[in-house]
Amino acid sequence: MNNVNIIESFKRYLKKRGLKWTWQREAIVSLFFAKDVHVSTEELYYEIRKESPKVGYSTVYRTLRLLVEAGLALESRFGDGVVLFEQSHKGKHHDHLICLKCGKIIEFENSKIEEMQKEIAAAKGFQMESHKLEIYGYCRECRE
Amino acid sequence: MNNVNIIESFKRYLKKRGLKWTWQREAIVSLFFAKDVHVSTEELYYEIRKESPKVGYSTVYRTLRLLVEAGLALESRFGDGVVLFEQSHKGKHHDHLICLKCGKIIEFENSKIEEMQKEIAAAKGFQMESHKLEIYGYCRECRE
DNA sequence: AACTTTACTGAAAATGATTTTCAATATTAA
DNA sequence: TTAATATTGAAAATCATTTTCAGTAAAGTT
Repeated sequence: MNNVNIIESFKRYLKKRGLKWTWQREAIVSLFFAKDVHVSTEELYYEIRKESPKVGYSTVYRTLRLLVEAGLALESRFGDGVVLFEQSHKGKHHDHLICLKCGKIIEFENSKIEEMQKEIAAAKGFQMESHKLEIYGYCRECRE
Repeated sequence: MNNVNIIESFKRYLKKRGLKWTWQREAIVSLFFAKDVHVSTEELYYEIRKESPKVGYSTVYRTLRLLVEAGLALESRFGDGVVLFEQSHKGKHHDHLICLKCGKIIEFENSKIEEMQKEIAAAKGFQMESHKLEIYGYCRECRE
């Protein structure tokens, strides 16, 4: 799904809920999907202000919330409490590898680990619904 | 390590750093180690006030922070941003199974998963230092 | 195109969790 | 007992996020 389609999909979501399409939402959503990294609300806000200085902080918060509700973005809370948003690549769950020095975040998916988690849950009488795995370490560049 | 020893160990830590032992710290630390569950600062504060109504909120925060610095407590941030403290059982890392309905938290450890995490990290050029795994689901009681 | 309804916006205020400040007090070592 | 200094509680400050509100803008309807 390319960015244009994602934006169309968001427009459809808004219409379905009786919500409106505004230039502020357009600016925020376009920028969010143009960047393919994890961003904080603050970062996104400052970047948008460079092009559109009249967009308010609350509008950025509100729009990111809408994107999450629409299923187009994911909100991740990292170990130290930092909240970052990322594009949701439909369906595929993934986990994160995080560099303790440079902060780089790499995504990965591993079905074997997921299987094992299900087993662990079952062994404790749990029915697993979801999970969250973060691996912290040092990336190649930062180790050298 | 029983509670008395943990408290002695905390006293030694304070002395080493030139810090002081007060009845407030005694009350907070004793209660914290008497309970063998994950607690929030707020919960601990209200429980302490039952016995010692003069202890302030900031003192509870400060003391929990000291316990973490001393390596006697762990601060865990759960998916929804809730921060809970737990006793650190020296050395053994463990992960959490969390019930989405009743909030029950069960600890587990699994060395095979840890191994796989190391492999995943290595495959991406990372040297793993630590990790955090949370499995969300429904416990036996809540499923019935 | 004008009208109507209702959602949206930004700024400021409010919130909730946590931290800091500060003057008074308590602990510790000498 | 004294002197030095860490600790305390209450209130204020901070930080991220949410809500309020009055004015504005979007979208459907005439």
